[in-house]
Amino acid sequence: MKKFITEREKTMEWTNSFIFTSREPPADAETISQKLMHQAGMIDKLVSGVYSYLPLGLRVLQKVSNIIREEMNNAGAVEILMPALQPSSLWKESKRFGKMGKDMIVFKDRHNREMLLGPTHEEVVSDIVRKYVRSWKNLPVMLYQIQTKYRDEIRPRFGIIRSREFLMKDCYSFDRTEQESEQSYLKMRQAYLRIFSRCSLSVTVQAADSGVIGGKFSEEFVAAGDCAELEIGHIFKLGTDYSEKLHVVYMDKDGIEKPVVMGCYGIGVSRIVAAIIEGSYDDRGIIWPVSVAPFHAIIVPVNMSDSRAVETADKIHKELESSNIEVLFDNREESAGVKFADADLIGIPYRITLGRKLVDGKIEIMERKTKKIYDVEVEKAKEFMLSAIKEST
RNA sequence: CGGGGCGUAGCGCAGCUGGCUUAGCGCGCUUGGUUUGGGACCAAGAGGUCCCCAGUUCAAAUCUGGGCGCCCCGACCA
Repeated sequence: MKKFITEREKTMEWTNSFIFTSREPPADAETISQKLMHQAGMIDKLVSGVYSYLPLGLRVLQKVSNIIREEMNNAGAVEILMPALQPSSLWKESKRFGKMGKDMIVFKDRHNREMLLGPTHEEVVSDIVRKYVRSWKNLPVMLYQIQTKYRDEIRPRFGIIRSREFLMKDCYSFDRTEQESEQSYLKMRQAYLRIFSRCSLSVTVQAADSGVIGGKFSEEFVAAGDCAELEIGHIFKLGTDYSEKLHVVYMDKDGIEKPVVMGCYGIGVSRIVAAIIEGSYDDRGIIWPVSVAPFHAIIVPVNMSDSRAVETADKIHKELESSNIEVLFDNREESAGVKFADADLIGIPYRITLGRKLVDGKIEIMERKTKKIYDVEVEKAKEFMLSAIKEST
């Protein structure tokens, strides 16, 4: 599997990567992230509030997911994957059925059993934990997943920012005492701040209304940016509300059965992607931070009929990839202007141009963010890129 | 759910004020040629149930009714 992926990386050429940019944004796009994601060929709208991720968009989504995964694992959480399909009976047990109103997609299966597409997973994760956790020795535990959620929003809007189907990381903590739960909460809070910082997002944390999720206390993480009210993360202290209703209990040292103290912690993964764009773009397009960019560098031979330039580009391409630098080779037979404009639009942090300076054995490396141009000797391309990437992460 | 707007080629749009019959424009796409450092040029081409259904009429993209879809504003929400 790994080998397969590696082989594919080595042939990352524009013409076989299913990348389609467009000159104009779709007429129905309003917010900047929505426009740019469409123009850059990252996403494709199927119906209102439902999107496909195309290769460029998926790569970013995976980068963000991996950052989240690393930080969750570091905080001691364990990854699982729960089903989107859930029986309504569980929600009746927790007394939440109906509370979400029409936001929840409910339907009958062929046996006339009432099912739903999960808007969140407190019920399911509680059901798992109550089946396996028996003793105080099994606690504390934190379980998380990165999974698709369904909420039939009254009005989906801002593209990926409020959609009806979206990718979310949800984590749930199970502790013996309030104090222990407080520790889990703070650990998650720290992990969240690290995640957003690694995504180059500046966020503010504010006390919030717990809404339908309930619980005693919650805070939300709001991204700074042009698009007002972006809530990209929300953490809750749930207390024993769910565990009492769903009978999630453990046998304590003193031989008394006690309800587990819960917490839940959500991040809108797809929403983070949009939030990053909202906070980082210019009139040419997206400006990805290196940590989540779909590629670190894009190689642009100005003239594809210049065989020497193409050969050199190919050489640099392979050399960089052998050092785990992710490179997209723009091998299209397009004019320089088109390639430059597209490179700027899709926001790759570094553009390596092979053109007129090649006669002096030099290539040009442009930093997307600052537009600074460096003339670099062909042999030093790898060295330059390695240090550039290191500096910016 | 209330208010507003929109639906014509892959994308962006014009045409709709009562009809002009071969439905256009820009971009993109195909082929050939000339170009090659910031969205190149010339030539030839392909591509359309004008959202759907019904009605009015000699005649409907255009008028009428109904439906579907999409976007924006508001209340609501991770």
